[in-house]
Amino acid sequence: MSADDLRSTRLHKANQWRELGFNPYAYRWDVTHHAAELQDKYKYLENGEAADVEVAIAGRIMNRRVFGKLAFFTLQDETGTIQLYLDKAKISESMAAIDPAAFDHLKTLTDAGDILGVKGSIRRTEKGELSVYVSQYAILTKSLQPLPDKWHGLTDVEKRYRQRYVDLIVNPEVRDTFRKRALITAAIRRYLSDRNFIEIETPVLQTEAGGADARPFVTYHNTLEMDLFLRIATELHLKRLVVGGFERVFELGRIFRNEGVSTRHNPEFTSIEVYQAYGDYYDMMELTEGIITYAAQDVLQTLKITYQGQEVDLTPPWRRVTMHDLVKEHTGLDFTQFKTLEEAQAAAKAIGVPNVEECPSIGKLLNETFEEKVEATLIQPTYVLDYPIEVSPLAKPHRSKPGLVERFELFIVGRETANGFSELTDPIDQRERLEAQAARKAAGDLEAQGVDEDFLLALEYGMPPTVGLGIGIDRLVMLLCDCPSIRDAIAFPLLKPEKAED
RNA sequence: GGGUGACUGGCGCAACGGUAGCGCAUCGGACUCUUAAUCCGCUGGUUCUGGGUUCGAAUCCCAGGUCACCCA
Repeated sequence: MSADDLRSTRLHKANQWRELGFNPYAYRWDVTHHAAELQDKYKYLENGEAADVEVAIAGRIMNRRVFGKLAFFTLQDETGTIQLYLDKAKISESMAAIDPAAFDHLKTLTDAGDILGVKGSIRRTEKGELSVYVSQYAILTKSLQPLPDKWHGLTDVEKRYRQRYVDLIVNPEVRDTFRKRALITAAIRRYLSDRNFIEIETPVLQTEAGGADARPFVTYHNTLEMDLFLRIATELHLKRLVVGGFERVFELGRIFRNEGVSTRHNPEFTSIEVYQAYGDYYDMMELTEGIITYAAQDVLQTLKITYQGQEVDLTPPWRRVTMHDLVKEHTGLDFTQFKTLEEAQAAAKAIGVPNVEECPSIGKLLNETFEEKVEATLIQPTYVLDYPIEVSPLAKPHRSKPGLVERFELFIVGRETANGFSELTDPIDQRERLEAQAARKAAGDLEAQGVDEDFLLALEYGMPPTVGLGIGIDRLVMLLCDCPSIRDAIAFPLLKPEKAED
């Protein structure tokens, strides 16, 4: 049967329900229990034993095993599955006044995929399957589309992303990932809230995208007749709030960056940025460990996790090591010893660092060498400290190491998972750094941003010593849920339309 | 942006230049303890799109599309 035939067959069944006086798109059903709850509550029942209770559940028919006067359906709700024991004699008796042919209609007018409400008692079958012994049922929603193969399911990756709802119906582990994702963000908010941080929402639509090196999306406001940019970070507005007197603020929300798509990048993603006045980056490393271990413990009940076959132990304290020391450890090069850029370039080139000529400073080159030679080796949680000032335009100069800033990045399974620094509070220094960025933008760097004058004005009013943190929520979810691709951690990842528009 | 690979009934897969098949689902029939129920029978295809080579193309060639993986 073709797809159209399958659909029209089901549509015809929906109309037959109507003719019988039952709305195949019902309004409500009183649900007293869920599948997992029943499975747990009645696990003591022996084979063939019954519990004289009345339960009402609802869910999607996943599988039908129909005999002449007996049928077994597998019903799935949000929590799991439970079998329905459908006995013609019992249903006919209980539903005589509603529909004398109720059992036959169940056999002929329902399909896998339909949503059913049932009432009945509980019994474990002779063969050991806990079941709802159904006395009454109602069709709640007639499905017009066939479910994928009950055994092989839906495996086509493209179809799984394009039709996530089908993926969710037939692949329970996908539901589990998004449930965990929700628990992770809830745990993070709870942890911060318990420490007197408040969440304040800042604008997505901005006249000047700032706070990161990234190409923004451009959109247009009709009545204001102006271009607007989708935010590439929440940083500059959250700092304005700190200037305004909020000492502990954060925002967990969507960020948009107009860049490529990969297993680790989606053009829209979720970040959390946290700002704490009167603290420095040491305080924030403590908080970061707290946030992540709290979320992991809360959601997974353990700090020892496995990511794509690699054992990772999140038990604090996490290793803290400077970028200089790590590069020295992995390459033998001590970047503090280089007197000139040329000397450093030659050394880096000798160990195979690419694009050495394009690095305009020793700091950039150090960062490049780190990314090339060290990053991927940092499997266990590691704080990398003290970044070159050239790659950190919003961070405070290091209190004792010239040319560096007080910044940390957290690496787990070789990936940047968090980024924090003592915030630059000197408005004059900040202006110089932003103007350097603006010069890069003027020179054609699409990822560089202009000067946000209002932000600088805010800094001139005075921002207390502050430390900030950013965590990529999608990547954290990937780590904790063992997702190989960021698309597995995002319910609806960006995909091009299947057919080109023209 | 570059490379590699995939794309065939609703779903999962075969056919490797010679009549497009199989399993599940669907549809018809039998069946009161099934667990991918079983048994019997029947449907269902513009092989991603467009060109080309050939007597003949799902298969070979070219261009395009989408997706995946790797690299930048």
